[in-house]
Amino acid sequence: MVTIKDIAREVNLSYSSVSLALNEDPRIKKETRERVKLKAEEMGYQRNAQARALVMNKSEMIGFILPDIENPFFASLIRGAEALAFEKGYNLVICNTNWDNELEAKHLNLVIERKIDGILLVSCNEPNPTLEKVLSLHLPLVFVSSPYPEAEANFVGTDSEHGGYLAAKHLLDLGHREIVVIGGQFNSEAIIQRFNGYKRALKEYNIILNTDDVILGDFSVSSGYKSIKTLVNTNRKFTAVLAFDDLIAIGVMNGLKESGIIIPDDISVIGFDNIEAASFRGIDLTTISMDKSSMGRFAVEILLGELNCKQKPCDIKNIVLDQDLVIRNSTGPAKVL
Amino acid sequence: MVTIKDIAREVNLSYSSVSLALNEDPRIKKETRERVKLKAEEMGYQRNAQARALVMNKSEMIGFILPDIENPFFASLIRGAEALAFEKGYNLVICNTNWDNELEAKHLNLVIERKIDGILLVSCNEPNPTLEKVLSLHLPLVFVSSPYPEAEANFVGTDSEHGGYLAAKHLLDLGHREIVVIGGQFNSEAIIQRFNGYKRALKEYNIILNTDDVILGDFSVSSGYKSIKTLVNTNRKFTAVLAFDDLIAIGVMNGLKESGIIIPDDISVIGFDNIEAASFRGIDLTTISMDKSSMGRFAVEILLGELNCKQKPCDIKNIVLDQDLVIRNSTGPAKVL
DNA sequence: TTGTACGCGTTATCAT
DNA sequence: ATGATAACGCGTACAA
Repeated sequence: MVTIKDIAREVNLSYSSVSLALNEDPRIKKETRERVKLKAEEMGYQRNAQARALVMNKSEMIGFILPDIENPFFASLIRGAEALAFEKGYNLVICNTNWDNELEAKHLNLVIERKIDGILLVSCNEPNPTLEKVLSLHLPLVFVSSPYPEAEANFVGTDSEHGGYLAAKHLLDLGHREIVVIGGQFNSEAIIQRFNGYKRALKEYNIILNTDDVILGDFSVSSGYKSIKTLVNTNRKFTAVLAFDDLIAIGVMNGLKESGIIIPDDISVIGFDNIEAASFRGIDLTTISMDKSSMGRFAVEILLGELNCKQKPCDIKNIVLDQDLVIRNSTGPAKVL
Repeated sequence: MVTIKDIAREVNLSYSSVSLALNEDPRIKKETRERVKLKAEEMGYQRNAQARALVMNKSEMIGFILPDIENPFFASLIRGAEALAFEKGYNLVICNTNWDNELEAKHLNLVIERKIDGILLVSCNEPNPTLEKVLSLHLPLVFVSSPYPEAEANFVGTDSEHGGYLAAKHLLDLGHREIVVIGGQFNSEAIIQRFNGYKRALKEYNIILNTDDVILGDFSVSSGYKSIKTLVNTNRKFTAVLAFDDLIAIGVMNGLKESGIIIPDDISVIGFDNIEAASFRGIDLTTISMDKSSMGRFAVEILLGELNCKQKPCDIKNIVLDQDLVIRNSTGPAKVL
């Protein structure tokens, strides 16, 4: 691999001059700069970002730690984040936590060791000493989608409580009173808030969720399918399902359809996230929508802002994106039981 | 940030001894090693992977360059790759090329500058001097999903020609003779081979594809939708659609359903990839299936093998995964026109 | 323009 | 056997 010193030898300059020339420093006269750059090109020189990072103390890499890249919601976040990051000369290091707090901690440690410049984090929000350390050290960090409960920290996402409220309210407005909740686990603050939103809406109609009416699994189609299957096999009667996310909702619909239940005539289903599949004909899932790609972009924007801010500590940024109820064909008036 | 020298000061050792101790070098006696490690822990020392990478000449990072992370096919590849990579202590740097050859080249350059240890690449396979250089320099690289046409290079994927053949043969076996193809662009070798497979099967029935019967767009639902809409508005009669991938197929089905066409009674649709959505009730897409997560894992496995192989050049690895026709409800006997 | 210290850790060589 | 010294990897930045 050709280094800056090899070039220096070729052009009869000190290697520090070569470095300056390559960085377009005006202290090196223009024609020399051109000569150096030409020779560098000719020799196939490529900067060593590693060495550069060491001395500059910044790697121009961003870590994005999130539960599951296969979940389209997160894939969209990444897409938005990656696009802006690349535009700004940054690369994204992707880490799956699989909703596991320990893995989250391990990934945090690893990316810190790698001296990445900052972290985007969709956290499980469980007690996590590594995360505490990161926060206390004020490493550049942005919570994405799910806020950190107490700390003053950068955040971009939605008002999950309000989103949950919107979803439940929609079912209630359609006359549903027998509502069950099919969830993943409560392993993020966003989910907890979403659930609180459900409960607030239900409470307005004096409905208290029975624990039997909340079935938890994980955030996947297969989990939604399994959960609804067990529920259908009990004698619990219900007219609507609140699913924690769209994947679960789709699994629920798969299960209901398999059991010959008509959606929305017999049972209404509402999801959360508005992933692309929700809009497919044949799925037509009513859900809560938000701009996921922008969420990813904003996350990077906040992070870069923090990286470039001069006086520490920087202002804490908090971006709350809009969300809308998107009514499709999976919800309808409540059937009289 | 506490460095190795800070520890050295605390434990009254030279910093090189501390380094040796932390790396469990037997030249440092066991009790000293323990003492050092304890102190390091106590001081909250974290290795600086950056500095380490510089001197070791390996970063323990892998670049994964691919067209579109939002396409579930690629998301699954990443999932598999990331899991194994992390297991082995590596991190994955994700780069979207958006099917753009220039972006591919830029990303290649960038990850090389970053001194990542190796590259996983889903290439557009267009002429690309940067890629040529990477190959001629024998940087560790694995072509994933789409092989490099000529070069001897590592590859993991499927036999795309055969896959295409399977898909087309299925339609032909069902009696379809009026078949149209809805594609993305021919911007990867895998796609070209897939298309060749289509043509081989069709040829066996003496069917030659008219250029009007091949509509190209991109690999998205909306593109499939648009393509089929324009086709439906012509007076071209057909009984089956070969879609380049599942997303396109789903878009096609959306469009057909919107036009009141019954699938598969009026028109059959077959996709490619078997993404999760293909299995959703209400979609039920017949498609060609393969183990995407394993493809990602194998890619990393090959790459790590190359990184650890002693005598260069290493053997070239070539893993071809099975693929199966998964028959669901989007294909049926051909309607008599 | 140039020489040189520096960032941080690894390792070959040298000293005890 | 243990541990210290110093060169090294590559590029940046300040003093000369």
